[in-house]
Amino acid sequence: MKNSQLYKGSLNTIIMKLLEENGKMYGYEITQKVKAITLGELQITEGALYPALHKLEAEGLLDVEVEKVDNRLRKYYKLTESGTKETVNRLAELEDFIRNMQSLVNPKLDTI
Amino acid sequence: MKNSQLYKGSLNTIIMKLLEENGKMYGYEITQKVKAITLGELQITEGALYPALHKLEAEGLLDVEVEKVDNRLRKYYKLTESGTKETVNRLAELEDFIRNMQSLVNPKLDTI
DNA sequence: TATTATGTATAAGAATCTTATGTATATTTG
DNA sequence: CAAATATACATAAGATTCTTATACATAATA
Repeated sequence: MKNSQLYKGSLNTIIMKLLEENGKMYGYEITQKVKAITLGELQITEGALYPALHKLEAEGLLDVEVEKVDNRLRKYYKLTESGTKETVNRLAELEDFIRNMQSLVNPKLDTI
Repeated sequence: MKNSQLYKGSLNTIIMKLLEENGKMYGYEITQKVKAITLGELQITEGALYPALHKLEAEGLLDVEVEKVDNRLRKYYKLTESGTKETVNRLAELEDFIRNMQSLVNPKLDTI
């Protein structure tokens, strides 16, 4: 599946939630985790992921820590204190978003 | 509330769903309907709405019909046959999207 | 009389993404 | 053993979608 336009804008929230849940992750690991959780439906491209990670780091929401594993580079990201706080807001925004979208496309759900 | 980035990419689906449900609507009416349904949380701006409507029309998904009411112009939009078919796909995509996002942010929901 | 509501429209710039490309090592497959 | 795939990072060009600002016009309200 080509990712639908709907996913646009959701990457930051996805990254932050996964980091909140898993403590620390590196880029490639995030792509694989998302792919697994969504049963292959959402595939995060490197062209979207790495700039997003760099921006979150620049905003002070993520810290990075480089490790070398099997002679290959890994950049582990984790939430900063500020990032952890912001994640709460982002997840609340996501819940509101989902609720609003469901109201829009399924207006009679509350009568069931 | 400023609309969060999460809504980016969802406007076309919202428009098509509302038209499917209401038969025909004009731009301003769409903004008010969305505002009402989401209790003021989602406010569609004209800068986003009108280009979106024009593009959907250009793609053959919407038809337009101009009316003059109270000496003011209204452009009523409705789904074409092609648009009606495409709406089914868009709504399915939205459902997949919401399901995937819920899997990502609430991975243990299925164990409750 | 001025503001708000109704109604449409576009242009400049921001944000987020896709697609393509680049570099490098490890592992698996033919 | 050679080629392909997997692992791991990165950036640049261009597409898409949006925000913000501006523009025009009529009707209703303060």
